[in-house]
Order: sequence, then structure tokens, then C-alpha cells
Amino acid sequence: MARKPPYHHGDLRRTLLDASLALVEEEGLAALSLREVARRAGVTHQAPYHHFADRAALLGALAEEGFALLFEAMRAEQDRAHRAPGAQLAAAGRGYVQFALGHPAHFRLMFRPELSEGGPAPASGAPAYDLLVGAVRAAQESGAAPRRDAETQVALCWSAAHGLASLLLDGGMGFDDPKQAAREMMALLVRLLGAAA
Amino acid sequence: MARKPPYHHGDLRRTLLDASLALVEEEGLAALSLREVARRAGVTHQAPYHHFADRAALLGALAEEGFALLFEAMRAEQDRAHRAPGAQLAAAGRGYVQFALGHPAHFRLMFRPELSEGGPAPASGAPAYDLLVGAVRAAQESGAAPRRDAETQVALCWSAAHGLASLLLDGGMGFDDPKQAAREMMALLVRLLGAAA
DNA sequence: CGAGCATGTAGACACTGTCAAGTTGACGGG
DNA sequence: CCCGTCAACTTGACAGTGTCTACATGCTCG
Repeated sequence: MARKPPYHHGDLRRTLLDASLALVEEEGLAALSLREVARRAGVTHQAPYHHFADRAALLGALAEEGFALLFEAMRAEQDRAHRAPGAQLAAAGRGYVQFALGHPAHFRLMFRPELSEGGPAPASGAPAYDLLVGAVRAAQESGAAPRRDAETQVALCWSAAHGLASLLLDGGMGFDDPKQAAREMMALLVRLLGAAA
Repeated sequence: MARKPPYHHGDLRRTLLDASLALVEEEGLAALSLREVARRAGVTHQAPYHHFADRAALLGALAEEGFALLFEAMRAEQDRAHRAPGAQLAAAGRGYVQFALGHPAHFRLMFRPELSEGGPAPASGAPAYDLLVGAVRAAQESGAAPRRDAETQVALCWSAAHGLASLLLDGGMGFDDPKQAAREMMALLVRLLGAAA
């Protein structure tokens, strides 16, 4: 957090990460090359190696950042929603999808184990996952979801959110209004859980 | 379908596709290069270009093949299941996940628009998608699912299957027995739909 | 049997990630 | 104050990649 006066460039590390994101968003994941990133940051093709061991490490750093942003997005959406457990669960799902739509470059990077090697585990252990588990548990305890199959319910909610986000980003599912689609799907899921409670 | 006697090599096109799949399964998607594929097929680095316009076209062909296999897997699982509409819907979902687990290389290729440029649309229009839509509709008409929100229900089922498959392949969700997890999740989903009908 | 064309070869180019060695410039101790 | 030290950055090189162009080979059919 402390703004240490950087030596030469002025926080090149951050600049490289931002350039990578911009590149992925503009030209797609396939166009991301360390050399192009360095070019955009105005440094030589070797400068990035003083901040990231190799290509995978840069991608890994972006992925890690993405998981933090994902957690934030889910929390923010929950803060904006009603306090009822069902609403909180739906909000977590909406936050997930909205993060993907709002940070497509991050999202694409996050679930590519072959690229971001060494990144954090996608699900278990990550704060975003724990947040979802908590939301499901709260719904169960308040009678907004069946008490049985806790683990399977978590898997279903996570899969639904992740699947929808992936499909929306990859152009599948021709929805006019992706955000609205996410809202409806999460609402339906919560309604189904409530009806079976 | 007719086994035309090939000119020089003996159906190089098929050999290249198989070599690509083997390569992706062995070394991961990042290791896939046309030159390595050609090497494995025992031809020069340029031979593939007589069968595929460029790298993206090869990946696209694999993706197309994948969608056909996906459809087959879903149908096969449905044939094996009870005829009840709910069971058929669950079977479609199981088939989806089992395809992903059984053909990881294909699956990874299929939802990478930046790679397989020109491949078929992921969802809408593909026979696998139509099969799912049909299963949902049948469930609705037989009272195994609510009559409202048909489209959202389809989206939910597709997202859940796709999300679970993706997460399982990418190492997320530390499930001991992925196949069992898919079975339970699809069963839960169908149960929820039934309870809300 | 000979032309045409699908099939495969050979070489080149610009680009990539990464290794090795040099250069710059801020810093802290004598 | 000045100089060594060390991180940040540059320069140059190498193997590997996708793709372009030109060339060789040998089935197939008129």
C-alpha cells in the first residue's frame, strides 16, 4: 500500500498488469504476448522478467487479482441486496456473473490452469467460495433451502453461476440482456430452493 | 464416410486431428503447436496446411467434432436412463459432464472462441442444445417442472452442466468422484424442479 | 499415356518466450 | 563527497512457432 518511490519507471509491475488486461480485452487472449505488453508499457521486451519469473507468473498474478475482485463484486452485490438469506444467495450469484461481464479479461485468465500455473485453487479455499458456502448455509438454516445435500447445493449454485458467466462471455446463449438473464436465473434458482425446503 | 483410398499418407487429416487430441491430453492446451502435431504425424511442418487453412481452422474442426460427440454422449446417457421426463433431463446433464470428463481435449477446445474461430455457435442451434430444450419442455408438460420460465430453466440446466464440467476439468471443486458429483447434482436439480412444479 | 491437381516438401520471414551479459541510476557507509 | 552495490532496465542472441512462397511427387481421369 505504501507508495515507495519506484526506481526507474514508476511502478512498472502495475503498468504491465494493466497493459495485459487492456490487450486481452481489445485483441483477445490469443494476442497476449509478453513482448507486446512490454511494448505498450514502453519498455524493452526483457523488462517484465524483473517483475515476473515468466509468462505463467504474470498470468498467475492477474488471476490472483481476479479472485480478489470476484470476491469484492459478490460482496458488493450482497450489500446492495435485501438481507433475507435467499436474496443474499441470489446476490452472490449475480455478483459472480457481473464480475465476469465487467472484467472479462480477468475472468478468462482465472480458469486456465495451463496458463496461470501456480495461481490459487479456483474454488475451495478461496474467499469467494467461502462466501457462497456461507450464503447457502444461511439459506438452509432460515428455511429458504432444503437442509439436506448442503454440498451438492453449493456445487449447483457455483456451477450455475460459473457456467452462465462462461457461456455469456464465450458468446453462447444469445441473450439480449446478459445482466437481466443473470438476475432471472439466480432468482429462479433461489425460488426452486425455497419451494423444495 | 466412404473409405476413399488416400493419396500419399493414408488419411492425414484424421491423423492430424488425433495427434492434436493426444497432444492436448498429454501436455495440455498450451503445448499444442502445428509443428509438433505434424512431427507426431510424421510429416513436414507444412503438410497440415493442405488440410486446414490455419491453426484456428484445425482447432475449429476439432471443436465441431466435439459438438457432435457431445450430442452423442447426451443421447447415449438418455437411452440408458428411465423414460420419465425428469430422468431424461437429468440424463442429458449427466451426459454433458461425462462427455467433458471423457473427452477433455475436445471439451477444452470447444469453448474457446478466440482459438477455434469459425466453429459452430456454442449453444443455440446446436443439436445438443436442442436436445436439452426438448428435455426441459417434456418435463414441463408432464408436470415434472414448473410451466413458467421455460427459457430460464433451460439456461439454468445448461449453465449448471457446463459450469460443473468446466470446474471439474480445471481442477476446481475438490470432488473425490466427479462422476458421482454430476449424478447427484443433476438429481438435485431435477428434484428442485419437480418440487416447484 | 500424359495433363492436372491434390498431396507433401523445402526454405524463408517475422514473431514469440527465455537465457546471458551489459548499462543505468538511486542508496548508504567510509 | 564519492564510490560500491544492487535493483531496474537494456541489448543481443537462440530455439521454437505460425504462415507465406515456391517446388517436387504421384494418383486419377480423360
